[in-house]
Order: sequence, then C-alpha cells, then structure tokens
Amino acid sequence: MVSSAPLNLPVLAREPKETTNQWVYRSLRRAVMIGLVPPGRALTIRDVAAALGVSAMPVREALRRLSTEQALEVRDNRRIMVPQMTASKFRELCELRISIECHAAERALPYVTTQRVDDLTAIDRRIDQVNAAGDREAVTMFNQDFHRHLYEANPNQVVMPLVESIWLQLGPFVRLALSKLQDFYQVDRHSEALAALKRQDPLALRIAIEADIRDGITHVGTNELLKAYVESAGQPS
Amino acid sequence: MVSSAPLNLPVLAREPKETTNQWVYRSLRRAVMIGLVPPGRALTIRDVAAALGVSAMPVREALRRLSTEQALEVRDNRRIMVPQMTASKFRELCELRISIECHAAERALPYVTTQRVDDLTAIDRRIDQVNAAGDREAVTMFNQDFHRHLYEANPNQVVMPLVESIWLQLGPFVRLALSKLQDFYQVDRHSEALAALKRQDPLALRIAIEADIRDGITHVGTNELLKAYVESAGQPS
DNA sequence: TTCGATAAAATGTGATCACATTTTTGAATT
DNA sequence: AATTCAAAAATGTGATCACATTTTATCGAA
Repeated sequence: MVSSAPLNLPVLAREPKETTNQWVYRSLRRAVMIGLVPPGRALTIRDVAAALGVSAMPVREALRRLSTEQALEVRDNRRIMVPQMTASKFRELCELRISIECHAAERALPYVTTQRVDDLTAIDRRIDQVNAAGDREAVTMFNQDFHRHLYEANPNQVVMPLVESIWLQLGPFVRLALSKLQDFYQVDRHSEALAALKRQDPLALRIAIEADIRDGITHVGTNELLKAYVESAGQPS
Repeated sequence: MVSSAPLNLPVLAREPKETTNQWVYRSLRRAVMIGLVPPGRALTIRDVAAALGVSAMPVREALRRLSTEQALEVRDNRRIMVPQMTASKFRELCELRISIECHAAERALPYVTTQRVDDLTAIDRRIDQVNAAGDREAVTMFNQDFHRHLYEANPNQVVMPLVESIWLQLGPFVRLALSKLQDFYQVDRHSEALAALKRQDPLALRIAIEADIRDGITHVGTNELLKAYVESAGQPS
C-alpha cells in the first residue's frame, strides 16, 4: 500500500524571538490538534524537516516533546505516530478532563477578580460570534482560551500543563467529530460558569464546568463520534 | 560565588536494548527525583554529558523531556534548572495529586482482580520491610509502585503520565523533607485501600488514597517541611 | 499466485562542528 | 573599594555526517 501523501503541514508564522525549535513545535502541535496528521501514519523526521524547510535537529526535539505530552506515540519500532483512539480510551480521557478541570476551576475560584470575569465574558462573546459564523476551529481555540484564562487565575499554576496534554490527546478526535455535528452550543454553560464565579460559588462552578465539557464532547453520544472518527482514520503500521 | 560542585550524577546500570537517550533520561530523572540536583543550579548540557560520558545529543533530548514533564524549568536565558519550590505551589501540587489519584483509583476499581489485590498486598509487605530497615528511598519507590500498580489496573491508561509528572515535581522536595521525619508511616492506609478494593467500595477507596497521600506528605505540617527544604536549596541564578 | 529470503532504501540514533547568544572575567575609571 | 565596560569563555542552537536498525523492494521457489 502506498501510504504517504506528501505531508502538507500548515506553516505557522514565525514569531520574532522564537527559536526554530519552538516554531517547529508550534507548527506540529497545531497540525496534530487540528487532526491533520492521520492516526497510524508514521511521522518521519526527514519528512517533517523537509516539509518545514529545516534540519532534522529541531524536528527531533519537537517530536519527542509531543510524545512526552502524549500527543504522539513512540512505537517499539521507534516509529512516531498519532495514537489510535478507541471508544473506551476516549471515555477515559473525557472523565479525566472533567475531573481535572473541575479541580482547576475550584482552585482558581478564590483568585477570580471582577476584572477577570469581565475578560472571560469578552472571550465568551467572541465564542458566540465565531460560532454564529460557523467557524468551528475558532470556536475550539476560543473555548480553550476561556478555560485557560479561568484556571490561570490561580497564581500557583501546576495544572495547566496537564490540561493542555489532555486537550492535545482529545484534539484531533474532537475536531474530526465536530464537523459532523449540527449545533455545537445548545445551552450556554459559560454563562452559568460566569454566574458562579461572580457569586464565588464552588459547587455551581463545578457543575457548570462539567456540563460545559460534556456538552462540548459527549452529548450526541460517543459512538457516533467514534464511528465518524474511525472511518476517516488510517491503518496502524 | 563559585557555585559548581562537579555534578556527581549516580550512573544507573544500562539495560540491554536501551538507547543512550533512554539511559540518560533515566539517570537524570532519578537524580532529580532523589533531590541530587539542587534547585537553582543550572544544568548545562556539556556538564551532564561529561558526567555521563556521552555526547551532547542524548542529554539535550533528556533535558527537554524532563522540562516538558515539569521536572525541570527552562528559563528565558535558556538555562535549565530544577524549579524553585514555594509553600503555596507545594500545597497546590498536593491537592492536585490527591484529586487525580483519587480519580485514577476510582476508575481502576472495577478492573481490580483478586490477583491484583494479591500483588498489591505483596508490594505493601515490601514497603513494611524497607520501612523497618529505615531505607527511605526504597519506601518512596515501592510506594510509587503500589500506586502505579493500582491505577494501571485500568486497561485504558491515560492518567499515569500525568501522575508521574506530579510525582516528579514533588519528588525532590519530599525526599529532602523526609530525611527530617521520624516515623514515616503511622497508620497503614494501604491496608484500608486494599480492604476497599476487596469490597469494591469506591468511596472508601477514595478516602484511603487521600489519607495515604496526606499522611505521606502533609501530616507533619507543610511549613516545617518547606523550611527544611529552602534551607538546603541553592540560590536562583 | 503466494510465500520467503535477500538486497536496497529509508529511518532513527549518536557524534561533531560552526555560530549566535549569554555569562563570566578582568582591567580601567570614578 | 565600587562600578562600568569590553574581551574572553561558556553555553544553547542548528546543521551535517556516519552508522546501526528497520522497512521496503526484488527476486526466486513452492
């Protein structure tokens, strides 16, 4: 079987003080998160290096970093690929995400100022805008911004790296699955979260965050999502 | 100030099929976990490479991996070091650890067989042995084995990498602090956990795991531990 | 055709080097 | 003595190469 399409990676704009390393990492991360790299397709160092026009060195480190973050998987063959998703693994990731993010929200709550609530409200409005415009990718990104900006109210940050790892693992699958959905947001759980923040109500906040996550991912039923995903996925090596 | 002692790293035995990369990673990880690398001390690639007798390449990747796992910190200067611990960050890490591990235990519970309970019991006995012998390092390692073996009952593993990251961040500090303690285990929380596993009792399991973690870290009071830690720590660059 | 063995190509790994940035050193000035 | 600033040393980054392992292609036998 001829597997390889020439690996068309979206080349992100390179920021001013950024090292090649960081730039390659951002580009690869974005590609994985968007679902551009099919699971089971081997990511070779030389291919990625050629696609981005750099040497092997920064690519090696970016691939290893993403592997450490569980976004990629290093097989015994030393081949690196996007891990295959299964229904039960997906469920496990969702429950873990809910557990960690509810914890993060609760630990952030005491530090949330009215200024931050305003910022969050602004982000929420932007989500509504891009959602109305049908821009699913922007919805995903701004939604992540909303959650990140909430959790980072806590000045002693230890949870965000773990959350980002889970987002990365769910990312490619959710993206692919979301394209099959009709209406993304039914109830605005963010409003409920914002209300809970204003009242400094931990329990209500947890409930809103959990509902928000479930709505965003699981409310149409895991099976359909997974089916759409598996159908579009490649075979393992 | 002359900062650098010659960086004496414990060289682990190299396993049969292991790449230099993995070996360097294991060695460095162990050194960090044990608290051999003082916070604030810069870890230079060439120093580590010289200490381990390898080239810069595997060291670079090992350092980056540990940075991704939050065990090391990459400063703006591009210098890499063990992050400084603070009282509030420590508290945050403990609460996060409890939250995640309770979740992990609960999700593992349905998959725990009598065979696994037997294995866990055996590990627990070994903990008692090395604890009686006063071998604190072995207690730490076997204690981690106990928790890992419990959570890995769940065949859809997504939580262990995150747990390992937290252990890594707490590791150097706990090690240092433990040396100040008299009796490590007062109540055997593992017995309570094992009983809960046999009864398939989720709530009792959560309570036992939380109590175990708190006993192991926080019961003597965070402030004393931190004081002992900070006193032994180096200055930031 | 199908299967298996061998050769050829591709790939990951580790080492070395050049260069830009950062840190340290050391002397000159106040 | 303290400070400043330029030279020197140290360090991280990125590129290139050789080599061992793995994958793929090729050819011959059942």
